[in-house]
Amino acid sequence: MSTAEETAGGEAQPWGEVTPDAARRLLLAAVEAFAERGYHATTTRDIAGRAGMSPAALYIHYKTKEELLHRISRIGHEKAVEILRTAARSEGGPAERLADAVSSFVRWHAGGRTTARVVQYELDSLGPDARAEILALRRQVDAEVRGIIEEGVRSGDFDVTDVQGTTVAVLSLCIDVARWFNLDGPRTPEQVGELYADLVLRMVGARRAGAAQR
Amino acid sequence: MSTAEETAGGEAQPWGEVTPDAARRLLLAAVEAFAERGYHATTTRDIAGRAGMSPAALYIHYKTKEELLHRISRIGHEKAVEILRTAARSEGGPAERLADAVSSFVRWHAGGRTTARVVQYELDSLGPDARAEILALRRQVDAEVRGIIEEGVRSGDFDVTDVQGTTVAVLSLCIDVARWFNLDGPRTPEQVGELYADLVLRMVGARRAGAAQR
DNA sequence: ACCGCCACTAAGCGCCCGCTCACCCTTGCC
DNA sequence: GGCAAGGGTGAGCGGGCGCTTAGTGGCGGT
Repeated sequence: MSTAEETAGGEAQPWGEVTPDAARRLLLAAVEAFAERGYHATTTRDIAGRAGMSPAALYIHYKTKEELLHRISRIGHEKAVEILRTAARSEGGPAERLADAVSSFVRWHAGGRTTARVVQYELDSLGPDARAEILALRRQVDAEVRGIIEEGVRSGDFDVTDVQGTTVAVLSLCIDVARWFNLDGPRTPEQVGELYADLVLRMVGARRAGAAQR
Repeated sequence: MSTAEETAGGEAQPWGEVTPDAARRLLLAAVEAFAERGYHATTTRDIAGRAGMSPAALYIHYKTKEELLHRISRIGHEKAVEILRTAARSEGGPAERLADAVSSFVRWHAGGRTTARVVQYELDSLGPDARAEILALRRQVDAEVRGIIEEGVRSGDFDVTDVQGTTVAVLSLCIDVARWFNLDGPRTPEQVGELYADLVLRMVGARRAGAAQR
């Protein structure tokens, strides 16, 4: 009876907050269509059709096609910030928290690949104002990961010379999962999350905790 | 007088092989436009305009807009395979060759970001036949990197449990450079190449050569 | 001088896009 | 039952899209 959290496909559903039911169905249809064909190649008729409505129905709930992308992008980025913030603020040393951040962030990109693709790769399709808003959220994402790495360096747990460069690389690695991951492939999102957490700990030269090398 | 190799911007120009001069100018204009706005958001009028021609001129040299993307994608992927093959077949141990492969691959993605963006991110805009052809080239790219890592594991230079997973991660890291790298940013392509080579050597647990960990 | 050749253009065809508008059902309140 | 509200539809608008076609201008060969 409470808000559903998962579909059978394993895709997370943070769309409970989208309030009129028809608006949510349209948004979900837009996510699917944008992920499959890209924003510019998707027609409003396609979105409405997937939601089982006429083309005009879209404009009752959204002013333009771009507003759909904007809403999707903002909700997705807020979720991303939340995931990383939770990991960053959890208990344990820098290594545990970095591993936690990477594995949960990767699980989100792999399991919710449809959503993550739109969120991470359609940013340039937004207008200047909307893009500026989203970029502010991205800076928060960067800051969370950089914070963990900085702390690990200070405490001596990590051995990193270029903190900002390593932060970019870690985030890049996680984000790009949305591009190549395939739900029908040989790995589960959990497995990729574990593998990537291990790889990232190696990248920062973590001295203990979960490194499990050799 | 010989074929130019670089522009002022530092963008490599492997387009010397595109033979009629007008066809090359159109292809270059298409690369720019596709990279800036994406394939579907780019109009044939825009491409022709950038090349200083009328919209119809495009169809003298290319059958369709998609043929432009196909040609760009194939030439770019062939260049990518060549870069990795050269590094993989060079002298030195697995660590040197892997570092060489990563740094040159990253340099290509960063310096030729315009081209690399189109090559790496517009694959889905191709039709089934063209996409299949490009995917074959991608498998060669994967095989080159996997080969180096396998050899390093066999020789004991690397400590990697999941060779295929690590290969995917290494390539993913390099490819995603084309998404975030900015020529006006604080790093040169060479610096990113060096940083990434170091990070990748850490990922594979390289025991010597270039690791330079404190 | 003449012509054939062909890269290139001006104009435009047919199509489908994002989006709008006039209208139609239900639903809930009195 | 009357009626306002609002989610939904069918038809269609203006426009820009990919691409075509008839014609043009300049150049090389004889």
